[in-house]
Amino acid sequence: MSIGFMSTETIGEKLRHIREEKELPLRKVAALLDIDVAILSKMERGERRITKEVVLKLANIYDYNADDLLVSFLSDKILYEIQDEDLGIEALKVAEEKAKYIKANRKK
Amino acid sequence: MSIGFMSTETIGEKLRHIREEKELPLRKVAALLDIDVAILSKMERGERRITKEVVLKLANIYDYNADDLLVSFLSDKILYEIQDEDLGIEALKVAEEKAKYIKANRKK
DNA sequence: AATCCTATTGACATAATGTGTCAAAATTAG
DNA sequence: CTAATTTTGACACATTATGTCAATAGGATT
Repeated sequence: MSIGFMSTETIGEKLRHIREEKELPLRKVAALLDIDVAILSKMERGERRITKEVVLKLANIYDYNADDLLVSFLSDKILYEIQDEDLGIEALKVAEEKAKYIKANRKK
Repeated sequence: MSIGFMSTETIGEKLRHIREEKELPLRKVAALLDIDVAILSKMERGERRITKEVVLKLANIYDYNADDLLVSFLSDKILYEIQDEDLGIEALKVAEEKAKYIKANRKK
């Protein structure tokens, strides 16, 4: 078992926490990303979609594990698709089986 | 283990197979759904998005297990989000953990 | 081939959604 | 209070989704 808590925070919340940890203002990070401060603010609060590119750039800016952020980013997108669905967990299991099957047979 | 094959068919392919099994023409099913034949054709071939509502209506029309179709529908949407992603399966596992956590704590 | 039924394709207009930009308002820090 | 930071909302624009329709293609039958 991991020593950390189960993370239920969204990718946006996670990015905000990391940024606050580094004590970087939105203003500076937005400038580094070359996007408007308003957009970054909304991304952190889940009001605007975050792109994979932004996630990777932020991993660099924050010197944070990119894979960790990407998994958080992707799982967010996945959860969005099954929100409020009773069959969500069942669908996730099926999706995982399919994904494994596809991965195993993708190699030529 | 199940006696069936691992199903890698999409919800569209599945719906088409069911329809062919019932020997119903697109024309008739589209009429029952009150949508254009062209759209249903495209839905079965993955060229147009299928909605949850259509899936449920088709479960009725075909007298087919609705949950089974819904799981297929949802897992398709999930897989679409992680297509080509190396971290896809990892993200699915994290999403499942989160979904379970949310479900367990959702009850008031 | 000609006819009929079915299915596919593409073009089009329109609707819905996403995106960047900006400025004003609100919040927080010094 | 003042200044910096963040949030909010409005707007124009781009991108994407959707429904409608007609032309095309495919298959079977005669």
